[in-house]
Amino acid sequence: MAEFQAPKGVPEYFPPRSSAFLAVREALAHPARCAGYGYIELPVFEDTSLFVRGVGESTDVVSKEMYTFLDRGGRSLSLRPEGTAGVMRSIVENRLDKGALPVKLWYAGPFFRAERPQHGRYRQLQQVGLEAVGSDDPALDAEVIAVADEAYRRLGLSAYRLDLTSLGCAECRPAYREQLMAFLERCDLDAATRERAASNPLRVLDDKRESVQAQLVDVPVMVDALCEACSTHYDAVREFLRDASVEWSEAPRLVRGLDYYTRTTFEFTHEMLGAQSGIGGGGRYDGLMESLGGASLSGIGFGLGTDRTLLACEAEGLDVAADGLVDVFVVPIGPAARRVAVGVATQLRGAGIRVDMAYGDRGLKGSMKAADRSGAPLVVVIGDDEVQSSSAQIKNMADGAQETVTLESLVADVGARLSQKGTL
RNA sequence: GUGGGUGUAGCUCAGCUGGUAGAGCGCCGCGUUGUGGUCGCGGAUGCCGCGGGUUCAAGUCCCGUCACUCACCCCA
Repeated sequence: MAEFQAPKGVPEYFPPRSSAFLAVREALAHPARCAGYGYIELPVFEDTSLFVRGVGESTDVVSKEMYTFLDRGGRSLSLRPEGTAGVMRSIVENRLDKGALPVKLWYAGPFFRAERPQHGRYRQLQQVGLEAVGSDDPALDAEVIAVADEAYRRLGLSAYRLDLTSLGCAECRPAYREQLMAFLERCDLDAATRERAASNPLRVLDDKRESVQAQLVDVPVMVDALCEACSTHYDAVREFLRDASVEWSEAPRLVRGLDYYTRTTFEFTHEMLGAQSGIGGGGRYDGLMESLGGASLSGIGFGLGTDRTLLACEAEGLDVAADGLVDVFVVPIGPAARRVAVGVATQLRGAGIRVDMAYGDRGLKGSMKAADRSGAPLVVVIGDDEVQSSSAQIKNMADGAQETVTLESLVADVGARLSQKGTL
């Protein structure tokens, strides 16, 4: 065992898998940029109270999964467990809400939850997310969902599903909540579940245990208790989703772990990931900004799990990072050639071509082996003969064909061959 | 936080009822003079997770510990 180990539950990505990680993150962010979302870079820690107020004191995320510490001034800070609260804070603090609405922002980076690690559940997790604040147009709900769906589709994923429901609003949810609590009162539940039913009854709905689900067959659901406004809103969202050709399943018992959600709520799950199947989710949060001291603006957003999406791609056998690391591999034979090779590699790199070369004195055979492993489609070979004649050999690794070109035209010749292959 | 499983070469793993370690892949080299991928030959690499105990003897049994892993809980 190595003397030092990464903290428990923290995934690390290094070659070759890190290429796939980057590709996934890029694929998740791309649709957001295509839809007019601007990038926001946020602190990874905030005042603890921001999360307590924003995410909700009764949530597991805040009550037992935060990394909280005191700074030297005695302030309580926490590593961010999710992204929305921080985005809201920044919008209010920087007066973004005074500008054009809706404010549309995307972000990416690490989040932290002190949970027991599991396949796809990490203490440092990567997410790509977005928020759209300042409009309750149901078309915006549909846009956010369609953007997430496009992100997964773009990667080639197919074994996933979208669950959708509406959680109502401050008008209709309290009454439903009463109704639900009354129903749960009559159920036979263990102490822990009973406690949850009292503090956050909705969360009992997605309890996985058979013993609990069996009692919930006739449980009242929120979608049947929506007020006029919420019902109209939800109908419109679904219509727009049809217009956007997004497929979903009605999930009246869908519950999310964060308290701020209202109205439209959704979750993407992948069927090949085991217990940690959620690959992304989000929803509307109409009262959040106001509760954080901002204007009374509604908002909607999502968070997509980068780690889990990568796992999903791997489970489906998708080759996300089809591209190799380099385009050209330079092989010098002998010390004189090495000096030429260093210059050649630098020139090629200056032209934007990705180049690696053979280091150490491993001989031509070994160098060619290294060239092969690098995955470069082209190899530039330089020996004493080439040094004498100021030339180089360009070898095409796919068919073994080799041609002599002058050093002056090398960069252009390599460029031409690469663009012919479509690698540039 | 609760329960189950596993920890042996870089990787995947084999080591039966205790006798001081193996395979495949990978890696390095060779198969003559300047060319990779196939094939053949050769080679290097292990505090058998860590600590303790039983024993003449422990990778193999017992206890502890750490790590990883699966599930619950929760969520991305």
